[in-house]
Amino acid sequence: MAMSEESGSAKTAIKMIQEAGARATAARLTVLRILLSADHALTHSDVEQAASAAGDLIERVTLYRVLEWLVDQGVAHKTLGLDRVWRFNAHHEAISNHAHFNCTDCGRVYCMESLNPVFAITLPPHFQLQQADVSLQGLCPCCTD
Amino acid sequence: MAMSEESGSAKTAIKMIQEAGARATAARLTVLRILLSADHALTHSDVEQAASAAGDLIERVTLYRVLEWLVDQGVAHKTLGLDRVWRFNAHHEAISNHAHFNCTDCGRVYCMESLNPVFAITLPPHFQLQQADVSLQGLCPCCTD
DNA sequence: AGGATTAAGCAACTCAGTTGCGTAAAGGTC
DNA sequence: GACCTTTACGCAACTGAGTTGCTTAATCCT
Ligand SMILES: [Mn+2]
Ligand SMILES: [Mn+2]
Ligand SMILES: [Zn+2]
Ligand SMILES: [Zn+2]
Repeated sequence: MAMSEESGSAKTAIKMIQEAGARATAARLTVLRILLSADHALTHSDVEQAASAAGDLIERVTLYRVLEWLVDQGVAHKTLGLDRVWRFNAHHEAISNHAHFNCTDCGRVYCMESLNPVFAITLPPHFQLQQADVSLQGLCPCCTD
Repeated sequence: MAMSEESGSAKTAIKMIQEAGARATAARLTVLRILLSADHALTHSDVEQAASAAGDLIERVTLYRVLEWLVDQGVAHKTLGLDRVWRFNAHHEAISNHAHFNCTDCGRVYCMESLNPVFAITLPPHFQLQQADVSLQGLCPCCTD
């Protein structure tokens, strides 16, 4: 049986969605594929542009809902950039705690998947810690001279 | 010479602004005093409410500009909450690197001044690190049962 | 006092993200 | 396959934080 023109990540995208026990709609597949093939976290409008560039235009609100849905399903996750814009990322592997790198020049956000800094913290009384995130700032490979 | 009805932080607020070599306007003093007397970081509207509660109402845009100005002067600093809203904080002491604690229940943000977690990070090639921030999530004293 | 500089006030705007609601597209049942 | 139920999409209108431009009012300086 011949493989369709969609190879690699395509199959994975469908699987990831079906494993969530939900409908693999065109919008969800398109968005997840875009996220999976990106090397950095994408904004709503990054995804919108990527989709329409590929001929799959997705309605604004649908896109917002799909992105949020992917996060709820645990298939993607989001981070807030310093420009107050959410950026989304999907991983082939299970998502573990990791740091995010914000480029101060181009604004791109990268997930540093293998980077899970550990540190000891002692909070003042009556604070209950649930989670700790590390956010890094600097220049990304695109913006290094 | 009798002390005016403004004690403690009032004097400090004036000093802090004058040391920046700028005009100590009513709006700046009011805002800085409010920030100095808060035990957590305040949003624009937190400050607006606090000011008008004290009878000093400040125009929306002026408030935005004053807050930004205080940050530029190094007198205050701001952090982005998970609700995409900036929160401002002023310190009597010089501002050093510190972690921020976000309450997942009430949304308040606290500066953990004495908490400066250190950790080792090795970035992928061509990433140039400039700064690292730690953001903590959990329940604050107000929200702990 | 008089002119230059800086801040405040106001209105209109931007932009990411939401909400409500009607319509279309699956899924499931017989 | 027709029929009904559930879920997703599409569109329009809305929200709310933060900005911009421009005019008026305070300060500062000589
Ligand atoms: Mn990530
Ligand atoms: Mn702080
Ligand atoms: Zn960059
Ligand atoms: Zn709280």
